[in-house]
Amino acid sequence: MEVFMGQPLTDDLGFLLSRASGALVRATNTALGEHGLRVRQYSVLVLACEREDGVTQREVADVLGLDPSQVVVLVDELADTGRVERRPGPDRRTRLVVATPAGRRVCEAAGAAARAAQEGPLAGLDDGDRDRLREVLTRVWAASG
Amino acid sequence: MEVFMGQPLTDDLGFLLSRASGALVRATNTALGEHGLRVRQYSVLVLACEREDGVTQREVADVLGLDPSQVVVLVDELADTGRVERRPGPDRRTRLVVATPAGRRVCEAAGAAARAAQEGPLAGLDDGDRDRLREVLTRVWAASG
DNA sequence: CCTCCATCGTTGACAACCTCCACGATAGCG
DNA sequence: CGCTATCGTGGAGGTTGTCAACGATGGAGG
Repeated sequence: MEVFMGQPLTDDLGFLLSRASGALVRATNTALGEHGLRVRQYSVLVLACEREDGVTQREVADVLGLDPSQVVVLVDELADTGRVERRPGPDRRTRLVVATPAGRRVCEAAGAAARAAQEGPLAGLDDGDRDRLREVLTRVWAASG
Repeated sequence: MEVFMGQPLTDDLGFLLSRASGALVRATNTALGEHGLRVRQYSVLVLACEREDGVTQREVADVLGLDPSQVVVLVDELADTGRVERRPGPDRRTRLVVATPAGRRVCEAAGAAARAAQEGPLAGLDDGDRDRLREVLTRVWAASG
């Protein structure tokens, strides 16, 4: 009598996380497409916009959880379209990624589109749900460094 | 005076979701590697184990949020290693994916390894947190169909 | 019965993404 | 000075996501 004893897939937080994440990314990606961006590029751009004096690519990699070599390509693409520029940093090994005025405008517009697109999947969550979710996900990230 | 007005990246649920999801998937993947599986394959295998009489590939695609063409490859790999077999279904268009006894054993072992690996990232969450998280993520998925 | 349309699995192509390794340039320490 | 670490960069190889097409089958309606 061999019945299934394991944890059902829909109880697996890893699975639920990646499925929900996938849904959000898909929605966001189609919204960002109209602004010539994908989620990855958008994330880098936002990071560059947040810090008036630029971010090092290492920081970007750490915050986003990406391999540094990926960041190179993302910054290249953003720089090629004039949304960001690389400037020398105090440490001559690092190069600071700084958003251009055009980049900031794109970031605002794309951000609005992205937030609107996410309202579909997130429709069922009230402000309390969202705050709790943010807090929990931040803890998960902190515990996986 | 152009300061940054947008939503900080760390408040974006889509971003937090995909970052946390990435961390979980990475941890799970390295744990599953010792059992010759990746998360995708493991998910399909669990699904096949959950249903005694098999799953159609369409169901797999729907539950996992994948393109049907991806499911073909995943089932191929699981079948090649004898963990699953394809059986004809009542509807002659569909083919039922059924776990073999060997597949069930692997599923149990791999599942234990996966759950253990996830305890790293999820360490900070108590049972209440996890239940709420499951519930919220399920709602997100439901709202994005 | 036959036609038209939907569904399921499958294949192939292509873009995006992740992971790892190696390199040159620079920094910092002893 | 020499040793080691860090930052950005490039490249290889494998995995995943997306899309379009196809054959086979099923189902509804004339």
